[in-house]
Amino acid sequence: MDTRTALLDSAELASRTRGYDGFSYADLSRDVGIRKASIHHHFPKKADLAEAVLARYSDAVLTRLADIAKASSTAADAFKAYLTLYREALDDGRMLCLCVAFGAGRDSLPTAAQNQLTAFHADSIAWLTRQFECAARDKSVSLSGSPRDEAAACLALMEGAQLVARASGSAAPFDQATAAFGARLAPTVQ
Amino acid sequence: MDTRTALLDSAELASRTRGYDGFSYADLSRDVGIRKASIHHHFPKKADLAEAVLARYSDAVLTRLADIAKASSTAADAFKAYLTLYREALDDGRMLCLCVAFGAGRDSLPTAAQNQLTAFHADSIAWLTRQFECAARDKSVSLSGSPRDEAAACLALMEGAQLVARASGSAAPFDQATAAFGARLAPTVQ
DNA sequence: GTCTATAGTTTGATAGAC
DNA sequence: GTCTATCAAACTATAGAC
Repeated sequence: MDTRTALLDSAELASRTRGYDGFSYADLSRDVGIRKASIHHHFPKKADLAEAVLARYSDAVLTRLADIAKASSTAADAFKAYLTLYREALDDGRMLCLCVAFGAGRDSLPTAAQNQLTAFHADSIAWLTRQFECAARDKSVSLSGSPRDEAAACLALMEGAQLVARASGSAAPFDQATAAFGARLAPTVQ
Repeated sequence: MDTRTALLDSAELASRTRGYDGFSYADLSRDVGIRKASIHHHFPKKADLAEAVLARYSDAVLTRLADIAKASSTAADAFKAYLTLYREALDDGRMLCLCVAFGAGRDSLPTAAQNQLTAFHADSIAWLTRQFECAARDKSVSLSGSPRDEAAACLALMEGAQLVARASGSAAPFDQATAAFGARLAPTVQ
């Protein structure tokens, strides 16, 4: 694997368990197997690394969401895939998704990363809003508020469910927290 | 104000904006107005400080929850007070509650603090479960799942709503995310 | 209880050889 | 692109005077 990618992987994993301030170039060095100084060739400052990790994450997730929207015949199907995305990122309570991890220590992030994080959240909510608008049309999910409010609630539920699960060190609380939402997505029994 | 309390206040505020790894004894020193070395008289190790901050927070919140339960005539009233608690801790998108902030960087917390955090979440879910059980009896809120699942969902929603709000730097997304839950608490129009 | 002084380590970062 | 060597600054923590 190319070194730059290995460094991004290591930094992302570390961020998702210990936060941005919780890992150092020394950690990456041990993990990837090159010297600290060599890391600066790929990412001159730690702020560059934060930007790159977040950019890669944001692109990957947003691309995935676009694919999900395209592949889903109903809004309910899209939400099911969305739920799975967050459920799997949790890794049985060992990890958080990057947006939760970076969101918590927000004020210690470099400014560029703070803006990327804000943009990612806005894009996520926009995608969810479109799905809830679609749900209002295809009736695959019943709305209990405006598509915009539902979108904010859905994102909050996913991020919060990860935190609650992690506090217990297992995936069970994530499943409990999202059970009601999951039930809304099940095909209605006539 | 006594120095120990001032230190705890400073450490809690710093944790809620930058995380446990995001502040140092030098920050507290500037903030409180005593020298770094003097802080060690009150909290010999930073781990002691983490424990103390989390213990004070946990006691305060749990006491408040007990008071809320006692003062509320219906489950809906208790949930309204609970919602306000999280909404106010947000400080218009500038801060998170301590359990969210510490939950994110969990793996870099001292072991004792990790256990305190797990216990606090368990206590919170237990309290919420009791309220939803109460709601099933007094019919002030309609249940869409077991009290236990509802409790996990409610806690996740509060914590997630704080994260989503903070990413945008305003309280608005918190209100959007919790609007549907708030609507469930409103007295039913006959 | 607070101070000065300082130890020992780790941090992010740079210069220059290969 | 990776290395050795090194830096200045920041970190947690301790000793001992007042």
